[in-house]
Amino acid sequence: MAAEKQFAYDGLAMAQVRVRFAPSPTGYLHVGGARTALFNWLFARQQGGVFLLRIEDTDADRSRPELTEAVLEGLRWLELDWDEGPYHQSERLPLYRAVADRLRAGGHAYPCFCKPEELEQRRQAAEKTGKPWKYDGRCRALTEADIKARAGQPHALRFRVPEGGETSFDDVVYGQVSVSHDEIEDFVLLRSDALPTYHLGVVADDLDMRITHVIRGADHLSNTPKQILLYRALGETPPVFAHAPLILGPDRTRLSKRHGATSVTAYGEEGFLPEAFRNFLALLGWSPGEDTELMPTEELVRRFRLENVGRTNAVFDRSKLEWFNGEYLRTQPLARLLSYVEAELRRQGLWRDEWGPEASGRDWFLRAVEMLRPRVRLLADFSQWARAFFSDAFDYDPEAVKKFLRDDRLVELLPQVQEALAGLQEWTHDEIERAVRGVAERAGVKAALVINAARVGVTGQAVAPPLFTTMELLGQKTVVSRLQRLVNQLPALTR
RNA sequence: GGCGCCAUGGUGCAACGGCUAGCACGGCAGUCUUUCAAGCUGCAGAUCCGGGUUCGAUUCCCGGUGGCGCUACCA
Repeated sequence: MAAEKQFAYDGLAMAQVRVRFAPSPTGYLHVGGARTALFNWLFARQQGGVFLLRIEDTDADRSRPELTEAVLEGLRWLELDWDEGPYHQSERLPLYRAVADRLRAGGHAYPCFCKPEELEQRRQAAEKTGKPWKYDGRCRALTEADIKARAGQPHALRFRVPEGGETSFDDVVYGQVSVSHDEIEDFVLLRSDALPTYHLGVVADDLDMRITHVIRGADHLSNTPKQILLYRALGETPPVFAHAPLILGPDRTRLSKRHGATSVTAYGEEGFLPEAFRNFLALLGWSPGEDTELMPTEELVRRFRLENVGRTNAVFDRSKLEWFNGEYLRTQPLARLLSYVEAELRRQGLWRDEWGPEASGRDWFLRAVEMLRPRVRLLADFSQWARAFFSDAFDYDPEAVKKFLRDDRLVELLPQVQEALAGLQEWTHDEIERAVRGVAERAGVKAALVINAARVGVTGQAVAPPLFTTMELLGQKTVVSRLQRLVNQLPALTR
């Protein structure tokens, strides 16, 4: 917090916090980006600050609008709303050129006429001799006359890194980080097509947008000194930096397609709740400092501290994410959960209007969801595992068949169960139980035998909510006809 | 290769230099039950290695090892 106070902007005693999420449009919002966005968002919301979005699309082939749209979609799914933007760097080119001019005027930048191919050659030559390559500064010493003479020739603009010494900064997460100037080459600011490179773009924009805190992935840690150098050369005060550790796949390498779902939107499609996802993501690299883990978003906002962000890379553990999701599925206010379930059923074409808010079957729908939710981990479970609750068109799970339908006695027993249930005058839990258990008793078999078999017949699954409650909910007609169906198919199923 | 950063059970996180290193996920076992992926109970499992500093290091320092990142006219 001390660090937060020492930077005042535009003469304000206490500047308003302004943070940004600045993805390059890759066509999707991946988990790492999502976590960065979340940290920025949490911090902004907590500080009453501004969270803005900036698209870093100075690279020509990244400026296709649909690539950006996919990133925005990910943010929307995560429900991370932004206050400004999205700004597009591709639309702010004059700013970068102006900043480049300032640098050039101050003697901090110089034109470089080396051709990329030549550089590549010199680099390879150097590497062959085992020497670490760094731009050799060939154009550094060009005089104004040299430059004038070559005017019109294609050239890049390079930053003049001070000779000797080092640059260090105080990262909120990583502490003091220093890099010797010997390690930093005269990097390119403007490419020969006059488009800015990343370093010039971020610094110019963060300055122009009055960003107070740069919260981003640790992959930018090593590059930060270059940016500090730029701030200094411009005579500007750098923002506060806070780098968050990287998120890795289960094999401890960078998260990629290999590791399954790479876009957060894909997690949405799989049936994860945004709030559960946020909770899980927040705990990847951050901890409230004690053992609490389940925290609704408001609490995350309240407790988030940049100084409690850790420094070690974290592995994305899907099974824990699933646990979080199950936890939220179970504890979510029912009304809210219903709309998620409705969306899921609609996606799968299982939705019926009679279950709608004011409709006649609403109460039934509510009971079904309430009954199902203790054993669900993904929204998709409602349409897959629990499909039989919402549709007559379901298959018998082969495992369930193997486990509960093998017994020969069922050929005799199931028709009896069906008959007993068909004859019931009152369709209540207790009456159903009496009827089913009665069949087992008269046959001298354990009740579990018929119960388990009937469960498969009625739900298609080995696992489902308690059978008699399930039957009561589904209704006599449905249950009886499903048992009839099972009786018919039994020989074929168990053959 | 050079530079930077990091290092607590399989995974995510805790532990003013001081109890038998805590919690959660996962695993295993038991229990409840009509099924369990729900509940409850229990068990196994970690301070990377080596030196220092200290009465005492998970914690501080140095070295090693390992991992990750950066090293582009990508971002």
